[in-house]
Amino acid sequence: MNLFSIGEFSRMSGLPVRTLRFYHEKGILIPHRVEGETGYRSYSTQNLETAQIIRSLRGLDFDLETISTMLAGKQDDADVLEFLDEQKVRLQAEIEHRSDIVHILESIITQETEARKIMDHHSQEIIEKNLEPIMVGGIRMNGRYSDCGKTFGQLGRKLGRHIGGKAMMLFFDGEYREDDANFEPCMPLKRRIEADGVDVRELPGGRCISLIHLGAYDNLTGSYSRIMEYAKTKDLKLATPSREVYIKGPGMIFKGNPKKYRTEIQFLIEA
Amino acid sequence: MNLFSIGEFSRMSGLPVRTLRFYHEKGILIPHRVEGETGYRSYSTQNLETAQIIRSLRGLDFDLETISTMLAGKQDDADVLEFLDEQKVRLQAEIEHRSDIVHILESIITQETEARKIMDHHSQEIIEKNLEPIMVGGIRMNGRYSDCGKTFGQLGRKLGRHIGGKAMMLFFDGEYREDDANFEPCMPLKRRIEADGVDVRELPGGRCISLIHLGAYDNLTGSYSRIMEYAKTKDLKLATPSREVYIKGPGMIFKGNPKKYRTEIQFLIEA
DNA sequence: CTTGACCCTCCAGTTACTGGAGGCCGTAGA
DNA sequence: TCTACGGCCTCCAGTAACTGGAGGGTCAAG
Repeated sequence: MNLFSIGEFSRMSGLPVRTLRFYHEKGILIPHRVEGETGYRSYSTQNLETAQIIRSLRGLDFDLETISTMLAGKQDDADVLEFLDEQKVRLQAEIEHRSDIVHILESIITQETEARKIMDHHSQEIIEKNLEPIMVGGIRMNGRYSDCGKTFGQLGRKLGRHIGGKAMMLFFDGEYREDDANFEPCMPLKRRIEADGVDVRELPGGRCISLIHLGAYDNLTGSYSRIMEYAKTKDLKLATPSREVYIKGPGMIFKGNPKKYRTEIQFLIEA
Repeated sequence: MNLFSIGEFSRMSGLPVRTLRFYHEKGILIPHRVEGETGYRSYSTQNLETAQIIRSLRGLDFDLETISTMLAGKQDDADVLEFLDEQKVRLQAEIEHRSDIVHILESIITQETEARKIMDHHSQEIIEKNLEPIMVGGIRMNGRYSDCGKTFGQLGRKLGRHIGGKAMMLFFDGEYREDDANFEPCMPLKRRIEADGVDVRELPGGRCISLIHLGAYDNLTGSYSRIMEYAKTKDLKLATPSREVYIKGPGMIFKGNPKKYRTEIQFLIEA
């Protein structure tokens, strides 16, 4: 039987010398012989086989402890099927976790890049335009507007990757209410889906008047009165619910600067 | 301005006290004030905002160093788009790495579970049966049979997830050759694909004689002569190439026990 | 005898925490 | 007044799988 120095064995096995010493210390790959005097390690071809097994298993992302138990008394792939299966499940869970994050990242990225396009919009002109019908999922609620945050959070979690546009809010009150307003946070959807607790439906399209409000939400009322006035002079009848589209608002991570917020107010015109 | 003790702040922010102290030490979340005398930390609502940002970013799997730089001078999601994109790319790479491993694990698992079905097969009877045509990818080579290992490795890497069955070998020599045999390691494919350096084609089906050889490859010759003899007595003409199907051989991880190997030898019968 | 390659052990650092020991501070109850 | 208790503090150690360096011994060739 021929033996190899740690350097030779490193070249044969493809494992760094450091790692071989570490594996020795961990008891996972014990050299055939250790010189009592000098402490020099000698490796056998038997060791080489084990080293290759360890390498394959590390390549499959097994941790050393699991590899230890797999090496103990197992000599056939069929003997370790449960380990392989467990590992597969673990990796699949990790994949899912990561792809959830990737979805969130993608939605933030598209949200912000789209918002960026409109950021140089500085006019606060009222315009008339056509709205397309749009599929949304929403949760109707009563109370204070400021409570909408959690509801948007819920929507985000329940609708996840199906979300296909910017957050919106529907206002069912004809007038401004502070404490017991009736409104519905909602998110546009790519297509009709089922989600419990969420009302999924298509909002009608049609002729509407729209105004992009610049800045914080505190002074939205000013923009509303401008719309009302406009409607009055033009003798237009405004439909309920009205809509706010949050083109650029507090981000998913940072709150951002309220002066940079952009909110589109939309009122459908009754025929 | 009201300040909070570390315990209160922990409850508000959802971060463990331990972690808050750690973030302080790392300089990533510095308490509003630290009592010089007692060392007690006091947190502000400003701190709470930062804590929530850190939590979101940790939830997106950013490391603390990156979070530090993101916190420094950035106040809007739009300011960190490059970071988000980088993170997305990183996660997608990790996902790909893991799904590659999952594919390998799946192939080992199906390979071994299928082999297990045939493991109780102990007869070495010659049978006649029909073979279906089968799509394979192979790399033809000359030399020693023992060199096939690397070639199978290549096939595994190039065909990857398209592999749809057990490894096979085709033998183009009418007779046994030691040193300059002409043979082709190949893998069944789920469907026709392109892969450079690999010859992808359909092997013909038809009537064949088959024998499952038990044990190590050294004594395959015995099984071959039995087939030859059988063909002679039945007056059958055997076609080239002949095939070996490695039902159970050395595993992807462990070499396994050669006594348990199962190899099917197939000869198509010429019409 | 020196040079240089190769080998050894021991210690430290990586990430983002978690856990424990040992001790200070302030208050409430016996 | 003593003690128990909760909350806070610092310092040290451990996690996984290595990687890197310091400081020093071994071996063969020139």
